Amino acid sequence: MSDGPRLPGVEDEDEGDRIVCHVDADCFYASCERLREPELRGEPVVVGMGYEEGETVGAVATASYEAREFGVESAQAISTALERLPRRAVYENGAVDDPDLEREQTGYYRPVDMDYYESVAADVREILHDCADTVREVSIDEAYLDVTDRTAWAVADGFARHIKDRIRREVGVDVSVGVAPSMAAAKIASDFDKPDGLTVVKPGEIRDFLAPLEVDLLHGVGPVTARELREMGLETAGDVAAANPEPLVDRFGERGRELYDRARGEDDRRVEPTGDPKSFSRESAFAEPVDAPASKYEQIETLASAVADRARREGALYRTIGVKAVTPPYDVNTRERSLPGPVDDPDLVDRIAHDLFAEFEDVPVRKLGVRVANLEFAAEDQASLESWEENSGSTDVKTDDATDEDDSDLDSASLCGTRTAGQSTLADFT
DNA sequence: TCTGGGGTCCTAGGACCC
DNA sequence: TCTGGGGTCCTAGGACCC
Repeated sequence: MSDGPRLPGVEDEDEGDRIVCHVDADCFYASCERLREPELRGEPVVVGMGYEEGETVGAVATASYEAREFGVESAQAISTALERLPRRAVYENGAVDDPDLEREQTGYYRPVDMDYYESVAADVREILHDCADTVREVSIDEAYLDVTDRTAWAVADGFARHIKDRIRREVGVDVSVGVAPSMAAAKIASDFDKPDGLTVVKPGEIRDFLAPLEVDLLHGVGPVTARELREMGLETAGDVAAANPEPLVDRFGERGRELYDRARGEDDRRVEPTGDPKSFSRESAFAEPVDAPASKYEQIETLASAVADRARREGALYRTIGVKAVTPPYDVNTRERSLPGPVDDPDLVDRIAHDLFAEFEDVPVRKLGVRVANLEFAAEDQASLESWEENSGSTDVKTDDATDEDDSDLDSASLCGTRTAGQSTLADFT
């Protein structure tokens, strides 16, 4: 919350209003597709995940605003989307059943291509880092910027305009920007007049800005919480702000307190740079529930090896391995096991995933997942530790934190050699 | 909403330790 | 042997976000 003790005389340095920008790309995947296929501009575009050219499986990852007009929504089944918005290609081949179908009632469907979107996002990121001292990337298409030292409230809208213009000019995608004294308010502001939006909420304007908004527009309020809030008679952020916080805290715990604060425009979180990831996972759904153990184990193996690969590529050690099994109708089951020390060991991921999955061997499963967590990014420490050890002969590392203390020998083993960390200490573990 | 994939954070109970 | 209180870690599930 607070930034700890401050030196006398510099209180003002950290106090007062921050100027926070939230930058959010508009239907980012669709914009990327238009970037490399300009004839898609102005046309309905649907990007599907788990979708392949000509197929009807998968779900909508992003729908352009033109496609949304036809009732195509994010997370919708592609089959549903196709009913509302048939493929343009089908129309042009003359392969339509409906003789009344107009060209304007059809759209373009493309499969997700993350590598390409990543490359576009990297270009956007570069501009963002150029425009702010601190950038927190929250997803491929969204970031918070602390621009307190780069602009002032009187000219904040011009500054935000400059960011938008640069991204459009240099990358070619549209973003919406919200500027406010807090992360929470900036986030809502960027959403306020999408697409291509620009909303500035100055200090002192937050309460009035938030008051009329429906509760589910608050970040962290989903369908479940929104329904419960309505049951408590709280429809808008203003209702929450004016409510007695006690029942909120009783009902929602810490989240209730946070909700109350946010609705009142109180949010003293600082924009912090994006940290290391906490977990990696891979999952995949079957077209229909599967009984055969062999097919399920085959899938587990594939996912386990993909996750282990990913961790290795990212230079991460993991201490926890888990599986997920979704059984009909839609019950999510998770099992996980923690190891005595961090490892990089694909065989172990496979073995433990196999083990944990055993109890679902004989039940139908519609979706499977494998996950590693409790990550440690030790690569740099290892290198420096090895060279440092050669010189000093000590195994004490100043980067060790408190949680490492009770298995220091395990820890130094893993720090000294990534590939062998698991074997010696975990050989008899499974 | 008949349901895709990759994440984060919180809660609650139990084990275990001092 | 009974009783206490505090702390941390682990696991499973849930809500939420993009």
